[in-house]
Amino acid sequence: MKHSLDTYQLFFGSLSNPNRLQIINLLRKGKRNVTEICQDTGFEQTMVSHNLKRLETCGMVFATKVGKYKYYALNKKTIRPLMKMIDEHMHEYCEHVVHKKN
Amino acid sequence: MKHSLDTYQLFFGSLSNPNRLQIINLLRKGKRNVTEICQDTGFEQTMVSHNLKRLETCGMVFATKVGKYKYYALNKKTIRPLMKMIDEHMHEYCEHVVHKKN
DNA sequence: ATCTTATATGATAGAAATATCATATGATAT
DNA sequence: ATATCATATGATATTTCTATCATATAAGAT
Repeated sequence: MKHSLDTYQLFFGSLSNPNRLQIINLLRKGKRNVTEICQDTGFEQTMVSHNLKRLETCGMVFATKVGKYKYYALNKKTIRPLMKMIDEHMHEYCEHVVHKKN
Repeated sequence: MKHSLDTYQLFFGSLSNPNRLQIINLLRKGKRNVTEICQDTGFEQTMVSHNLKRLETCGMVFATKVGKYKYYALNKKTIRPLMKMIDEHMHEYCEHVVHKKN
């Protein structure tokens, strides 16, 4: 581990929230602005903005402003192979697991 | 994403706790039983057991019982490349980040 | 200039995760 | 057989995270 525990905690914590995961999953289909993300997910605007900010902080999404719209794109370079790795891990070790809330 | 949001949440949530991260980091050096983990980290026994259970549920560590001792080993096949990937990501995108609690 | 639309920010109540406490189980030693 | 050591489990107070609310900023549109 090259970085501080805090940094790993921030990174993994960003991926341990179902709403953020849904946003990530949506952005795999392509760029979206905040309003579009709200429409596609059914989430509230402020919640989406808060969560996008956290994802951006972690370098998981990139933002580009176009007029009054702000488009968010997934960092595919990281997220794609990460998810692939996790999926393979789960297939091998977690297929049986049922997630009870903590 | 091939699995349920709940499963990803469980997986990433397991890695977003500083005590579990420290345990993982310790186990990179080799197998340890619970008492040894407590000694090496300074953590309480019950807390360590609870956290080891969660890591085991996620397939991040494997346990083998030897008499009254239970040895925990890291799932290096997953954790090593995972951490390598995250370290590279952080080096590229998060070098500036300072983690304020939430 | 003012209104509307798009997005962001700060504060906080409520929800969820965590460490700790009390106790249980299981293994070995005496 | 019982005392001790190693580990696990269940309950809960406390800490931490989250969604929501109220409001701000900024860009078009009228």
